[in-house]
Amino acid sequence: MVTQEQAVIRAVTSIDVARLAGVSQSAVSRAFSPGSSISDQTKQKVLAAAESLGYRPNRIPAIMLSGRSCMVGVVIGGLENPFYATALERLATALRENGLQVLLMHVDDALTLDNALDQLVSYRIDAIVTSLAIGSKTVAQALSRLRIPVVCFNSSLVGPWISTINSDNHGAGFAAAHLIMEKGRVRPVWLAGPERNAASLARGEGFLQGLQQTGASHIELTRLQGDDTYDSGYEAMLSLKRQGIRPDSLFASNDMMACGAMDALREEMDLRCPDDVIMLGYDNIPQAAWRSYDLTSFDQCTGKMVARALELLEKAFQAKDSSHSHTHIIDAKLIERGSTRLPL
Amino acid sequence: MVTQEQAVIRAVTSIDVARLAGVSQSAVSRAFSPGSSISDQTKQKVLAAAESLGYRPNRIPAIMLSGRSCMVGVVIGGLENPFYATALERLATALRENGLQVLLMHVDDALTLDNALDQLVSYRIDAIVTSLAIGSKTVAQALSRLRIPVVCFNSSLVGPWISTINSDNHGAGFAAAHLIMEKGRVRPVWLAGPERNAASLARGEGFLQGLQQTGASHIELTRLQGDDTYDSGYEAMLSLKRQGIRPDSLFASNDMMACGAMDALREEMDLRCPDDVIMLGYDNIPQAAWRSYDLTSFDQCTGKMVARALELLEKAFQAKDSSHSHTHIIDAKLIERGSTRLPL
DNA sequence: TTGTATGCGTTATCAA
DNA sequence: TTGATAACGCATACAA
Repeated sequence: MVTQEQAVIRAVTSIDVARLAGVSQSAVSRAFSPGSSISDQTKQKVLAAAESLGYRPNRIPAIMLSGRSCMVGVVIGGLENPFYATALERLATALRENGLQVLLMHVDDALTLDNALDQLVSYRIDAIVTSLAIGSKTVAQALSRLRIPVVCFNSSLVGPWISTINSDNHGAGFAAAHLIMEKGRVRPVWLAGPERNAASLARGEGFLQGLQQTGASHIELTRLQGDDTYDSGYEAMLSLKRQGIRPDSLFASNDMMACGAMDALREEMDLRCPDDVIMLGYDNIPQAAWRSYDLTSFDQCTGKMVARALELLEKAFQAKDSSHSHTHIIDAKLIERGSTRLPL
Repeated sequence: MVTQEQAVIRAVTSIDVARLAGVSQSAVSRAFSPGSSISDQTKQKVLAAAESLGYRPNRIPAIMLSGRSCMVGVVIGGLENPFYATALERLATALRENGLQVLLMHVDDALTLDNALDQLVSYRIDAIVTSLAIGSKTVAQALSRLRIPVVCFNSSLVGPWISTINSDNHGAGFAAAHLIMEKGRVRPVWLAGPERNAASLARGEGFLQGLQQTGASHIELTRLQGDDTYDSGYEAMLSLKRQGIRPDSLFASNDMMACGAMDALREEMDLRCPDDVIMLGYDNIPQAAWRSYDLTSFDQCTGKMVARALELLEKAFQAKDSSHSHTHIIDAKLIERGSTRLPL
């Protein structure tokens, strides 16, 4: 039988280390604070004692003293969308590189948001970063009330303390329309995301304006409503089939819906991409590059967006009053793949 | 111009609320602690004062007093794999339902792990949950040293304080072999994940044993090495092609590789699934259900795994000494789809 | 460079 | 039910 070590009653504190090392408690603190004035000899004594006791500095008291937790609340929904998952990965990495921890809050719907925010705030997070695309005034007010910096991605939220970093949704929609017109297509479909999603709205408006600007009068735009899921993209094409509409081009508000739509066109309507229908999506998720889809898509350049978010955070942390609001637009990059490449 | 409110110098504390409400600071604490003895009248006074000042309780001091932060460190890698993304979503939801916060730590490789762990521990997290599949002794020792409960998914880590919850990788591999044999296939391929991935190893062993037990002597097993990515699955099939091998069945250690392999078979080798090659994957990621793949897969039942993890955590929190180690196996559920459905 | 003393914002204990 | 007080573990100002 393995001898079980003594159960830990109390965590090892700096006082324990100080006692063992024969120094004061402040010396221990100094030994673990880079740049503080301490002799090498004392430092080594302390570190040795700490090592032997298994001491690990406790950041909690420092939070009380400094008023800064170095934790950022990340509020996210829809991790089943690979776009959000990879964006979270980038964000988490960037935050950590800047010495910030991620207190993650996954919310299914906006209803639970208030409660979630209260929980986050009780941990004295320094800021909130969120990708929730809910464009409601209630949410904006709830966020503003917290009086901590908030950085939103692809939202239309406005208010004190709230900054926004958006992909150039409108411009990308416009570009999609131009690309479709260039290829001579005349029966385009716009497959929208959730109704209250600000990004989807902007993409749709840009697309419409692009068609109007370029298109002759013979353009027949069909608008369909999805909810950003694969299934909704598939279902949208089925509704086209029922209506007897045969599209020749499609722009979807995100890649998941585009993949669903492409599969439905193949399986249910015997239409091929790009021969019969050219297609564009948004987000450039990994699956867009998979050979079965080979989908042209707009890349949001999450790397840039995340970098910008960190600049905003740093600025907010330095300012006394960071209630000032900013909005930034990041260009989306068109990634052309086979779904818009016409055969010679 | 909008009048800017006064910059917040100091957060509102319970003392501020107490002063405004004309009560003691303990009364404020009690007003926000459900179940404590306080008159309705006092409580209302306090809540009103708190509301008007925008006071929000601060959990940080409570962490110092109780020694429990109610934060769980979640260490994860590979969010670009939809399986991990959706698993994280489930885990985060379950933790929150149990009053636990998620302190997220994304690690790219095991090298940065030590550093990452130190950071987590300095926030006095109550436990660690990780899906890292690195089976190294060094990692296990680093985790054990922390002296806090650790719950691993699909790992082979052992040691004090470490509990493990594994999918029945071996059993599933065995079942995959039986399914392939039943369909009369004789040239199976095993497409492994990263070499040091414990789950992949177990799946491969189970598969091999299944083949040996069932198969006649005419079975020719081909083993290929991947790294759990789509591209590695694609590349693996190209290597088969170069060797002039035409498989009739394939079991991949995860769905991403299976998707890559299926695309390569179609695009590069003119082999169709399931007609020429029947295929099975693992994880049952959403994409496995997409029509282009329609991939038979083993579902890890992450819901059950997460529920089990929370049981372990609760148990650990109640026990004085939770250094005892457990291992749990959760059955994987075979989800049969078109990739193993032979035409009549 | 080192040690002493104070304070951070709560909760728990105790007395009233 | 209420209020005063101690305690949590560390960082910092100050004194030595």
